[in-house]
Amino acid sequence: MTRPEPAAAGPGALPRRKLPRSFYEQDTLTAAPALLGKLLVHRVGRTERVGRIVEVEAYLGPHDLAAHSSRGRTARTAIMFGPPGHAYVYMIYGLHFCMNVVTEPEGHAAAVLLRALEPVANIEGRTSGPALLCKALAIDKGLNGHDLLSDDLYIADAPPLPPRAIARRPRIGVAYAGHYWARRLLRFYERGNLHVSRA
DNA sequence: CTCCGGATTCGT
DNA sequence: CGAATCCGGAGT
Repeated sequence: MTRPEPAAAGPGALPRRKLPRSFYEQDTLTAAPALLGKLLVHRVGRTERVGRIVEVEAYLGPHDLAAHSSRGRTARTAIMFGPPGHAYVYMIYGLHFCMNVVTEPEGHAAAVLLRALEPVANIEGRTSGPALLCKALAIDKGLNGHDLLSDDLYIADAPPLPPRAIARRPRIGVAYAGHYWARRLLRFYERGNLHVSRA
């Protein structure tokens, strides 16, 4: 047949194709659910760790009181104000890292937090939870600001999930942002997926 | 400079 | 439910 078939890949596997810059430049409310099902790839040397994104949260911009950018442009949040398609990685509670992808045109400080992955290749340990995900894929602050159109850290395309397969819930751990922003349905996950951090 | 608390996780 | 453990952001 004409379609290339990766030898070690399972049935239905598709060739890996990086998401283009235009994907990240989209409206965050569009990009966040569209990231579900896509493949996060981190390559270190010959080891390529891959996970399928199954849970995300949208952080809309400085007006979103749960977003780090709501405190304004600082050394830490500068990446969020920068061009789309870059990784925003920060340390949390002094011991963990969380990874976001920067969305929307430069100057609009929005991002999507990656909360859970389904293991695909070379994954050790759990991937359900934003910090566990980073640990399993060896993602730390050294990757803050990294271009997601690079060859060692990127997201590969995959067919979008049908709308009915996507659940919308309030974000986790943002009660400090007040009722409005804490209650908004900005967490998206694949319904029924066992790797989601919290149903 | 000091102080407070966090987009978490794990063990009790 | 509290500890772990560091740093960003705010206030003095």
